[in-house]
Amino acid sequence: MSPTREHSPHAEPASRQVAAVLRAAIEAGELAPGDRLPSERELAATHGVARNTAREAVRQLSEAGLVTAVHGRGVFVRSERRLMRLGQRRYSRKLREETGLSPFHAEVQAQGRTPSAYLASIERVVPPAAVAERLGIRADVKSCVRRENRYFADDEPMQIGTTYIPWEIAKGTVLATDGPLGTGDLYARFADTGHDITYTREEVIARMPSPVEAKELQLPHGVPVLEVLHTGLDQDRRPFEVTQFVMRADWTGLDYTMAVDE
Amino acid sequence: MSPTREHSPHAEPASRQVAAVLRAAIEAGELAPGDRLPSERELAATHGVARNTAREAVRQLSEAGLVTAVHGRGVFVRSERRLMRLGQRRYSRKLREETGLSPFHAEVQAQGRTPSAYLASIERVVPPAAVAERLGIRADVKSCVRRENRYFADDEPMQIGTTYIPWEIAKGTVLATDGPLGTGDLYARFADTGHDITYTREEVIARMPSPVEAKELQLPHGVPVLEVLHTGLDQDRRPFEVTQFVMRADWTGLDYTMAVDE
DNA sequence: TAGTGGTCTAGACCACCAT
DNA sequence: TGGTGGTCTAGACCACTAT
Repeated sequence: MSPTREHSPHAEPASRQVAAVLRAAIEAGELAPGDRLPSERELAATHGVARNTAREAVRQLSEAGLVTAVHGRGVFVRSERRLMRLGQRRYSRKLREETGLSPFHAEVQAQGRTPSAYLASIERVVPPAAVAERLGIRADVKSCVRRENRYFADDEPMQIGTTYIPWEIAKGTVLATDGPLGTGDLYARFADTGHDITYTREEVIARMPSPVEAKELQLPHGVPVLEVLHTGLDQDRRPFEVTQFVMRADWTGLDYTMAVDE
Repeated sequence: MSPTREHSPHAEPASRQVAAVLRAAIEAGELAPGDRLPSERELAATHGVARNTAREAVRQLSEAGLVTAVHGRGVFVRSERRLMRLGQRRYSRKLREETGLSPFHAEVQAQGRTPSAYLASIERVVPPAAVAERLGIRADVKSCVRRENRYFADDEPMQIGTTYIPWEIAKGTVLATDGPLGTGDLYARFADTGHDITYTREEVIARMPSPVEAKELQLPHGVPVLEVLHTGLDQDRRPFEVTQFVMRADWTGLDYTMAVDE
């Protein structure tokens, strides 16, 4: 027997017991992705608890990423994640030249979804310390251009990408303007300036989103973000751009294959 | 003026307002890492709300990873993350030979902390489908050995690593036993069997932990995990082991530098 | 023992959605 | 209009920690 619902010392809290029942139903497939859970009031009645207790159970599932509540409609089992797998191939020159697509567009199309992206802002700015350090530029003057991009798949926001380019590289080129980039993508334009992306350093962390990020990425509760600080290095191992990606982690994975250092 | 606490349509919920005040104090440094927040009952009194409402505010901060509640003691501003940065260097043969340390130990020592690890279980098992696929072995028989390891820094759990090794490689070697591994680490022993780790594929996702993982890693609320599915490839690009790492994301980062595919 | 967070109750009103 | 989740109240008791 599992711990009973009766009063007894050290019993599992009622909210956890209700959550466990729902979790089991979801994992057994009795509640399939997209299905609606019983309403909080129903759960309260059937399990003999107060509505707040049933609500707490739902909250636990929501935090764990299993369900999503929709105001006025109900609580639904979350759909399977459809993972976009982003790897170092996304910087491939061959891929760029063959498809004429940016790496993000190529990746999303390969998943059978419709990609879109737009430049949200472009500005000459003082770089954050971490960026200045990686680019080897000054952190006390407007030494770089910041390009902020939003990326979507089927009109659902997937990533925010903030690229920092040293002013010395960007000045006088399309990189410093909000004009169209032409055939290929940003990396084709970097190649024009003599910086051919040859190596890439990716520093990855995971964390919960800030309120602003949760809003911009339309994140349900319980979805973390992957933050990738990407540094592009050219044929001479010189860094020429840093991009901070913030990606919703339920739809995004990273896939790297690399040689082990000697 | 920000939305008032008075009754008015579309006002910010009281719990959010309280949370915002606390968040601001934390971000301004008035509440430093390690500091205790006012108790829920105090917050309720000073903000003129019910205790449950103050509690909801604290919960929002906890979910966002800013604070940690300790039963019976109080709610504390979370410490700065002390990031361990794990990269492909951790598989370096040179590092292995020079230090005689496993990659995890070397990484933790470099952070000035005391590493430890133990083998929690070892068993001959039917591999999960994803593992069998990557190893090119059968998923319907006990075709591999599973070694489950726990990793600690200063006695705090950091990672769970589950390694799957094809039986054909492990049989008759120390890899299939719970005996000591000898000088170096697992990868030194793989080298003995003719598999020298030369490439590594790492598939990375982030998600909230399962209840079991939250318990084993002693995770506070609001901390996601990084899940890395690592495949070791030898000098002939043959896969010889797959390890699933589950790492607490507030103390772990990944750092990869690699050549861009052609 | 006093104070803390953890859980729970039995209500209430509001905002949102479908019909 | 009725049902849903979102928020809130004013209590209550329990479990844990420090003194």
